[in-house]
Amino acid sequence: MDRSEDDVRVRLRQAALALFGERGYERTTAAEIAARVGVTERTFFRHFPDKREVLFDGEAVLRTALTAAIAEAPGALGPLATLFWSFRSIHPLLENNRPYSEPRHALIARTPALYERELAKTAALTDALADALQLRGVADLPAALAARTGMAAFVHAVIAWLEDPEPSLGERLEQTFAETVALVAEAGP
Amino acid sequence: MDRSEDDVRVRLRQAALALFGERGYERTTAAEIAARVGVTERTFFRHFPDKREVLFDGEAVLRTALTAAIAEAPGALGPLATLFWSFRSIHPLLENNRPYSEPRHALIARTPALYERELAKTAALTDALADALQLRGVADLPAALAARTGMAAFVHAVIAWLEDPEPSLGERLEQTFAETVALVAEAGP
DNA sequence: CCTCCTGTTGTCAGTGACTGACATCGACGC
DNA sequence: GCGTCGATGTCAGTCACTGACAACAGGAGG
Repeated sequence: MDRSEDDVRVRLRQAALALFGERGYERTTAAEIAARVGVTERTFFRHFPDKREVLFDGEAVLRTALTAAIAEAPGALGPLATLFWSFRSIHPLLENNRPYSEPRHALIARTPALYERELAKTAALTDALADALQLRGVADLPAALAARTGMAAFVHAVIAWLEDPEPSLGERLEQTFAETVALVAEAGP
Repeated sequence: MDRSEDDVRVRLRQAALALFGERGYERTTAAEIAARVGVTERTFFRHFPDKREVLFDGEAVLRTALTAAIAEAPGALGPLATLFWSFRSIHPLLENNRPYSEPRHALIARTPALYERELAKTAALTDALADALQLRGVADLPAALAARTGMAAFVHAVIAWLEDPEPSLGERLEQTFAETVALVAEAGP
């Protein structure tokens, strides 16, 4: 209906983020988001399977970047070292994205329904990491365990960085990796 | 309406589990669950804030057991060792619960909406573990990281055991802890 | 230029998860 | 017997989603 049909999807995403920021997620309806873009509620749900998903469109980017990094990691590295290497290699991507991801994180953190969805995306990403490790020859269960352990560290670092940019993400990652190693070493014997 | 008002809540939970098992989660309505127990849909939603929650009533038990165990763990243990000790100490509780938790897990695993809620519960549990560690004097961020890392191992072991009882949960836990230590040691230097 | 095809959108009706407001009813203390 | 309180029923309403069908645009082929 409006000019520039270029990408209704993109405009829906922007409108949703704006409205969620203004009134909060719960108090904005899908119809309102659609109206701001000049389309129908029905059209909204043709572009996104549900109202939450409008905020999680970029997830695929991170997944492909990470699985690609895992595939390209030096062959000598073990499973967890591979993951650490991959997290390091994509951190510029996240740093550049901060202007978008930081307010988004604040919104998600204060909205239970969105937080649940975020956890689901993280779980899916964890599975993707495990699959990527298997492609490198790591066995089934060890790959899953390594993926879980690696993601624990990665998420810890990213969240700490989103809530306080003080140490850069790169530093946060290094420190978290080191801390993980120390933590587990002390629990070993 | 029916005899034995003893605990509508318990009967709702049982009816829900039965119906979900028969028809699947998506194709059973809250009204049907309520009807089977002889109450109104409205009553269902007075006992459970939403339809998913009916399956996650026992979560508090696990949380209290684990936080109590953390408080009682030997003082000399470091953060992660404390968690491992606590997981070990409650594994009989889970073993006894298997007849209930195994079909429940199967249902959750094949129902995205329920899987999301399970992840949220696990995240809440992780936070509780972090808090319990802080009560032992562990600092803020290290406690959070240890909780995430420990939960990664714990969840890995429990899920593997739920999907195949072959090695007992106790054995799964020991093996997972050892595997985690090995995994991280190799990624350290 | 007409036509057919395909992809995107609008329209409409319907289901089901929840919520607030208010009435009811039985147990219980007094 | 009476007032109170907690659990429940009733009813109306909102909102997330879905299926079915019509409308309409632009592009391909004649």
